[in-house]
Amino acid sequence: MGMRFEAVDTKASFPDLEREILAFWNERDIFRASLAQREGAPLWMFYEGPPTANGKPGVHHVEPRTFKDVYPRFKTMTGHFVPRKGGWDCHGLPVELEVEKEIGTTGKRDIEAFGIAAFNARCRESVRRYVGDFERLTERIGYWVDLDEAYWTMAPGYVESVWWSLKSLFVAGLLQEADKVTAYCPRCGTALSDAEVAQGYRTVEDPSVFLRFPIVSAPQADLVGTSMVVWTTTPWTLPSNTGVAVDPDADYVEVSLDGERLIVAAPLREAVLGDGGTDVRRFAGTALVGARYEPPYANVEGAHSVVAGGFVTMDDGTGIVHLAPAFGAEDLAVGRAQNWSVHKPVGDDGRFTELAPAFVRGLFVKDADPKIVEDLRERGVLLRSGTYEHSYPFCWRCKTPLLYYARTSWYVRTTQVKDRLLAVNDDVHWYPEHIKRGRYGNWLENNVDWALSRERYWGTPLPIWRCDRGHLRAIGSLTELGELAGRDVSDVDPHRPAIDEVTFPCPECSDESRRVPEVIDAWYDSGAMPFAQWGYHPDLGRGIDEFERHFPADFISEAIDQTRGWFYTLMAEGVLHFDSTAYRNVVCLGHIIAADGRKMSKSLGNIFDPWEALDRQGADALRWFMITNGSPWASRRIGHEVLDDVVRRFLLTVRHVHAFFVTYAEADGFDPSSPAPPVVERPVLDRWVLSQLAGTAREARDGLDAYDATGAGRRIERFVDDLSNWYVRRSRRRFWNPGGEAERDAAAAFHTLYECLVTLSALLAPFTPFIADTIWRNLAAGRDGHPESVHLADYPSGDEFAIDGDLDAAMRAARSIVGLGRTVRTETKTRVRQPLAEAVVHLPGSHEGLGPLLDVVADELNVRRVVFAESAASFGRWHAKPNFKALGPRLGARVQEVAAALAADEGDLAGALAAGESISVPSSGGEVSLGPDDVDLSHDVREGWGVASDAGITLALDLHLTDDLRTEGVARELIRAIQDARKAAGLEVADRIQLGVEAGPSVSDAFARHRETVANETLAVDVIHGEVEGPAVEATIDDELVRISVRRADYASPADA
RNA sequence: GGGCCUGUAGCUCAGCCCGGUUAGAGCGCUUCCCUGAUAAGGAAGAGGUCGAUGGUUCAAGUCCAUCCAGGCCCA
Repeated sequence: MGMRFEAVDTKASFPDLEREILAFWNERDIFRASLAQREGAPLWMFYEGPPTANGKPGVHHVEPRTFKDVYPRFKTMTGHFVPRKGGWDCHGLPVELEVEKEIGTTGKRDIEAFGIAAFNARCRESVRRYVGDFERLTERIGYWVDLDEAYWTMAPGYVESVWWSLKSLFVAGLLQEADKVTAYCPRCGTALSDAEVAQGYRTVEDPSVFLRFPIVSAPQADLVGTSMVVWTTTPWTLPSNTGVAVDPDADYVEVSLDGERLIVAAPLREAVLGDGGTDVRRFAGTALVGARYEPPYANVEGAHSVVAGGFVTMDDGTGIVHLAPAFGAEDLAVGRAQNWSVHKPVGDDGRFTELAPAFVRGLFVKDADPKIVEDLRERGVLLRSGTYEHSYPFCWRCKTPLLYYARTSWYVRTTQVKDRLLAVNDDVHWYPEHIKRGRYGNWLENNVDWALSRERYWGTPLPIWRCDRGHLRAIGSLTELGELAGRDVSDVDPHRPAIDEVTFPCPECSDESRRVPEVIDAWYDSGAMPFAQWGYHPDLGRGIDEFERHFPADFISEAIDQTRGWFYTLMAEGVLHFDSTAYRNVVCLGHIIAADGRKMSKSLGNIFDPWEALDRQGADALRWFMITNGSPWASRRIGHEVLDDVVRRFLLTVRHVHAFFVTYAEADGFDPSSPAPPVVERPVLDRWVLSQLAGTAREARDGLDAYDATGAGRRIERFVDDLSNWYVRRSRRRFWNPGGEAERDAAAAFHTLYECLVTLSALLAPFTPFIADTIWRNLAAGRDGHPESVHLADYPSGDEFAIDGDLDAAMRAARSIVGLGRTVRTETKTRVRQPLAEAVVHLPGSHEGLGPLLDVVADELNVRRVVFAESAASFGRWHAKPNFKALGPRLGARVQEVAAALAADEGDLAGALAAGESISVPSSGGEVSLGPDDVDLSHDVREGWGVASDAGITLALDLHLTDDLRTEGVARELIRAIQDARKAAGLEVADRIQLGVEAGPSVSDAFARHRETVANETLAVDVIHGEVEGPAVEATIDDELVRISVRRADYASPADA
């Protein structure tokens, strides 16, 4: 005998087993081995989207990391070389905020007091620490990615590569400085990119105020004395009001109300003023243009007039739009055109400055709103105030309301390459597909220039040096910088503040050039990973080969929020630098939300800690949940209950099959290298399960090839259920090999189940890599040339065994029949242990394929024989209903007439159909001929029989009990009771026993007549009437008290010798 | 205001692309059965206006239109 199988502990904790497998992977370096053995194979490139190491990883990191593992593992197993370089996003505001929390700073002034060098050192340290947390989680969930060779966006080589790219943008005129109104976070003290703004919209209530702007002069003199009604939700911008805009083509109306003359746009008259007052006259907006009004707060000389604006809408407000050029994009454009100077009474910290009215100075602008409203009320400027609910952007990290500020920032001119972005996106495969033209496509269509600079500290320094005269120079590397500076700076850390200290004489004018103060958007860093992860730098001759070989990626996967983030920056930089997409296939995932259906947040206290799940249910459970539960692109709720369910329903089922096999294989001494009976010669159940296995393998493979891991996983789940709850259940006793005649059958069963388990292990390997390897290592590793880990094996192709469609269909029918039989037994309260004489089956079409399965059906139903109904005689009255799918297309509306005719049938027509004959029924279009396939048949119950039917299949059970049947039923009850006694006595499955039975006449008679069966089933080598020395149990069978005693026999029966 | 996704049993979700008259699964609940894989398995039951309305069709959970609600995103 060869190697033994190790007993499966059905009580072992999955997390413990997973830790054992992890230790094995580590010790044998299986990940590297899996890569090494595919070296030279076709490359299938994966890019790791770097998580930002600004906090402990959460369960929302497990989701993408699961998918980022499944496909590369699968591709590796299908013969591809899949390098997996890890990566960490190190820079950016999130990291700074985390450090700010640690050291208790609340703004830029504090940070500068703390010292930029010390602050950035803290940032670096924080990143290192959290990367450690990520590494532990990554390993624990079995996400195979090369952590040793991971790229870090803060590494000098990475930064230099980014510099190279920025310099090339600058040289091409695609990186420019511009004055624009941008969303600005006053707390963080920096402008935000559109992508960042997009992440922070929240619905809020803001003040809604309607104001009087009295006209003091106008081209049409009779307008003097009227007041324009102006609306705003940002009272704090009113001290900066410099003008108003109207739509010159729209109608405006003068309303006389409570002695006032008010002007609003005609379409908004009712919304603003209700139906009070009277309309005095209407006129076009042009009439207002050029009028001057008395502003709520005086500021800029010569302004405060009405201009025409194409952006004025009649959607909300009054049609007369308040303009504050310091705080709005359109406002700024108008102000420039009008030559108004910008009045900005607000500092970078979001507080009013000396330029503001005295009563709000020093206040945060949003906090000043009530005071301003009150002031306007007192001065009679306020017409009406209330609140207005709308969505307003907040800083995505610190939740401070964003302010729109006119500021100078650096932009990447992505609008210049918008057409290329759209063209390139055309060739990208999105999963799910709707993202491509939907959310992502829309985003590209609405592309605006990328606000790149950040007035912060911890980031890639913007590599642009400027002299006092404003000459600009972009620097592509430390080498280049050193040449200009006239000293070696190759050891200088390319971060603030060290890099800021490197200056050089301006090549144009010799004035001192200093680096501009900004760092860049960290999203640019991660978008640069296709080249920067290799330190790509053509000027320095670095990383060129690595980059070119590995660009673009075949596969990336992240959650849906990355449409505006990494998916975009990756593609934008791909197009900007290489005129190419950076990826070919994207799997886009939904979000994981809390069990209560809400977003996880600390304040709600509904955070789901992945480690808790990893310690309770384990990584396989978590992974299987991520892959098979719900739609990956929809948001999904996670909680311990659903994970427990995964364990119970799926993982434990897999384990039980494994354990069952090992138990019996060990008992029998099964050796998988023993010659396997040819599949065609195996019993029908074996051929069926192998056909299922082949179909599952094929569908799993096709699913994974099509990036449908969910469909693939669910198919495997169905197979596991078939394997466990049909194949093993039906085959159970075949594994108890008594030798002799049964030898060959047992061999077929063992080989079949072995093949199923080994193949299943490989099928599961990408999904649940732990339990897959547990099974593989026990059953396959080291045998028959199999590698030591399933992750070094090939993915099953489905060609190993034949798919037999006819057999599959026949088994489906057989299982329906069994289900019907159970229904009948339940309904007629006939216990399954009671044998019955006959089951009669009727089903549409040919029943040829079912023939070989009748034994299975008979056994499962515990009937002596199963026969096909030759005629309706076996049943009661028949009913026929049209098979609409068949008849509908043929008959159209007349199908309803046929339905009526069949409903009126007394049983003759249906009976004829049940007998396989054709009939004809009248209809408005003439006689319609119907064959058995054109109808679904059902029937009435017949006296003494139990009948059930479903989907055209009908089953009748003969419930008449003969003495013979009854006795056998009693014997079965006795067997059952003895098995209970064995269990109660704590005996092993294979233990032989001495058996004592004391019973009344009925049971004794049954025992006598079925003595051999009872002894065989219960492994009794010695049977006596009376009692043996050992544990005894009592049972009631057939209304008689039975006393059963068992005792382990210390010798085997002669048959085993 | 616009885009996309989602809406099916108490809960979690299939089914919808490709229409067929009895809408499924798991969990939970009730009753029962079975049991040497047993932290399983099976049957029955309660529980569904398949978000709403209208349309197409002999036939709509499924196709079309409009609307409603939730989510994400954009403005």
